[in-house]
Amino acid sequence: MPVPAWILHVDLDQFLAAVELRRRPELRGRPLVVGGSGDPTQRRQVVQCASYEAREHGVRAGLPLTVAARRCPDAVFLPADAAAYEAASAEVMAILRAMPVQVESWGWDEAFVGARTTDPEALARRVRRAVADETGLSCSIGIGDTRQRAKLATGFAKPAGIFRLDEGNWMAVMAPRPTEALWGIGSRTARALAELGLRTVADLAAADPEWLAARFGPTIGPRLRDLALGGGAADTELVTTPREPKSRGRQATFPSDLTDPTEIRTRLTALAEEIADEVLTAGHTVTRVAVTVRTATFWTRTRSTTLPAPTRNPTDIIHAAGTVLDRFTLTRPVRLLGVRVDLRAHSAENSGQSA
DNA sequence: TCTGGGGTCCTAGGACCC
DNA sequence: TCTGGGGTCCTAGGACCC
Repeated sequence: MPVPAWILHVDLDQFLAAVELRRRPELRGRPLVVGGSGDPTQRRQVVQCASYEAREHGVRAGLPLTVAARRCPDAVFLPADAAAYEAASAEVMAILRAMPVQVESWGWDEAFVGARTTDPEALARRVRRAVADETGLSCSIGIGDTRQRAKLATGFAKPAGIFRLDEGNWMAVMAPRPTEALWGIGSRTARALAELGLRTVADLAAADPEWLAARFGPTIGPRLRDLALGGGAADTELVTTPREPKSRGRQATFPSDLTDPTEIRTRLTALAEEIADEVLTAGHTVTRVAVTVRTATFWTRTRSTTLPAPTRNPTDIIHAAGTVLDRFTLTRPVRLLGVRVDLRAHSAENSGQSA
């Protein structure tokens, strides 16, 4: 009998706050809020991560910093330090990759780990111990026979625990829960499903895939049901090679709205210059340029253009961004501007890699 | 108490060509 | 004069996630 394949979802607990506490141990036990510039008097900045102590005061990710300061006046506010989190993330990923497992990194603070073992809990304990011993960081681990199950298991493992969701207990645990509990179903889709009478995971799992396809499209419809069943057959494959970026962007919400057309253009050009510099330095070729505008009323639109030819010339990118901006009729104050570029795929590199 | 930034994937409609 | 299909590219927008 073959050794069964398992997927572990490794999720670092309060990652940003934990990294800050690691280098500032004197702050341990105090409510800690990480986000934006770290200045809670600044408008239009939000919490990126709150420690457990801060969460007890109702502070959570996405909350405006000004509100967080009101709810938790004793909190320590720190600016987000992307370079530090990236480095800490790389430490953790290196520890995982040194183990006899497959690793698919999923952002800074998450990874899927694949392995054949008869005792996935023992493997999870080893992973937790290795990460804690070598980095001082705590993680929660979900175990599953699909990515969907492993990912959702983590929710039951938190904080700092281990939980398993597999074919045996998936329905018992998930059936009565709302469809929004699934990874990949947000509030909009949950509402659309509810309007069709599908409220729980059990409802969705029992739905006819063709009926779903007719309402949600040929790809998304059947996939929704797969999610409710705990993930389809393709949901067991891990991607261990680094993903090629498909696009990169820069956006900025201004502390106060822009009304002067010259300043709007200047700011847009600056964003285009930054992103052009970043992607060209990284060796990418740009095929398409998109501009996003959000006005004071939160009206948000993106317009884009395919370049006449793929380019590595920053002037082409900056000029294209300006041309796309010209297609907007800007009559209201501008709250946010963004520039995003699509990158040409490096097709030759992937040949012969299928397994 | 107004609501960040960085991404991916999918759908739909129109243009255009055969 | 009125009518087919199929296929591809481009653009806009929706939805979701970390």
